Amino acid sequence: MLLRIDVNSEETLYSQLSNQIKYGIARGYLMPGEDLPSVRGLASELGINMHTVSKAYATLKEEGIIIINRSKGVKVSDEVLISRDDDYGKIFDKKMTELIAEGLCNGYDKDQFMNKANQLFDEIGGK
Amino acid sequence: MLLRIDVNSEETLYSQLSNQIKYGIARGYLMPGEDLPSVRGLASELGINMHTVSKAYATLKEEGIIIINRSKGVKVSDEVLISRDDDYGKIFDKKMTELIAEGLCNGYDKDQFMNKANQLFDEIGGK
Amino acid sequence: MLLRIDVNSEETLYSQLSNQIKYGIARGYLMPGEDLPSVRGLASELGINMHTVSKAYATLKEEGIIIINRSKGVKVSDEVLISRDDDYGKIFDKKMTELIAEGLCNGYDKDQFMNKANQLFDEIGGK
Amino acid sequence: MLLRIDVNSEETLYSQLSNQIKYGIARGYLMPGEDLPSVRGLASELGINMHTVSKAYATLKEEGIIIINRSKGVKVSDEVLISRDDDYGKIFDKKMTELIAEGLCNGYDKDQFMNKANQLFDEIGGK
DNA sequence: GTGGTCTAGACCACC
DNA sequence: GTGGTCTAGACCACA
Repeated sequence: MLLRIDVNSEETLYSQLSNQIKYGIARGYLMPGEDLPSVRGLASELGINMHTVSKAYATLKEEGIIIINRSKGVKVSDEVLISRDDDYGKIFDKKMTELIAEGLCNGYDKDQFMNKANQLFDEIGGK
Repeated sequence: MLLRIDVNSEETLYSQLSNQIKYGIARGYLMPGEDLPSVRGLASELGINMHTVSKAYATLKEEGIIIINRSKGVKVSDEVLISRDDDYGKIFDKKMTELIAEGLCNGYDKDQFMNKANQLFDEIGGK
Repeated sequence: MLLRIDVNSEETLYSQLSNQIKYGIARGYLMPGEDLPSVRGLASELGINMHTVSKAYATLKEEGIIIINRSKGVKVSDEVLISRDDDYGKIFDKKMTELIAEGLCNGYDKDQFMNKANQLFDEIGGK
Repeated sequence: MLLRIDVNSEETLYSQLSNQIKYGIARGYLMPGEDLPSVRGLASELGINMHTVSKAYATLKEEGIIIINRSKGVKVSDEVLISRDDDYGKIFDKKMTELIAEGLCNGYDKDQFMNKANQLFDEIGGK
């Protein structure tokens, strides 16, 4: 799977990285249980520091999306796409509420929001 | 409209402020063309620094949601809820894609996403 | 409150730090809402790196024990000693089970365990 | 006695192993003087590296919980559950103090701590 | 002033 | 080989 980093983006590097990995999983490019590149390997491939990759991985680990094993490396969690932390529900609600409110302020009414969601779901996964 | 700031939140103060104003507009608490409090007035009311309010207003102006007029003060844009900057389309797509991807990683499939969106739209628009 | 770091300990520096802060709170040396030293201030005081202190603070923040505010600094959570994350219950059970098992292997039966707990609670807090 | 290793756990493999053996002894599944599997045998049974089992056994020997004899193999110490190294007293105090402090920070007061200890002792000893 | 991010390079523990 | 810890020093955003 191809990962790209834009050093000029306002988004932090580690956030770009974790978002792209989430997207890769959602998209099916990365399967549950699949190995991810090593911290140092990915860092040198992307031309960024090892600690930045490490932080991206650490946040994904906290969210239960990947599994980190000190000596064996990093892999996508086997339960990703299935399990759901109860605490995550609140975070998800807050994020979606913010997106809805911001969308409404920019002229996206309910129908348009739903259509856009439909379209993006179709783009992400034929499955 | 009542604005609340949580100084213990991880979210920056100015971000909390702009998000709440967007929510207020979406919810119908703030109408297009309606006046907003002055920078100084809102700052003292919330007990926060003037620069913080100023920054929140500046980002909302940047997004075309409010109008700042040196002599006449601050008001909600008349075209809010209607007009849409083309540039915003890309940002909105990116944000929604991230939300969908993250949701999928946590077990929210398309149906659950849509149901949740429906529910939150009802909460917002039911006023 | 006095914090001490032993660079020769097997325990990581940031873990020593977070444990001592927890102890300080339990002991009443640090009260809910009280300010903690700045990241850089504490680092120079202890003669360790800023990032090490930062990591200790970050883990305590994750556990809901302290509040970190980018521009205002760090303080003990107002709800510490009261609130309890549901997820923490499992972690606590696991830690206590391990302690009980290890104690039994070294000749601490139930009575001795309870007496020791009693004694240490008395030492920690007259309250 | 059944030992289970979770390669996805954050805990190191050798630590999982030694903790489970301690638990087995506490629980009565392993009796003082009882033979333990050979390093090679246990490693192949669990599908892990020989060095990992060896390290787990070495730490248990260090703690005086098991006896390793080059020619006769490995067995649970005859004095386990009875004898106590004086050095262990300090370690035990430190571990319990940390557990108490962390518990207090999460709202477990003395009564709740004692009740939980009681409950877990009953679960362990009920065999 | 505060904490957060990123870089660079060291050493250690685990397997 | 892997990730984790610690150091040192830079720059940025927030208030």
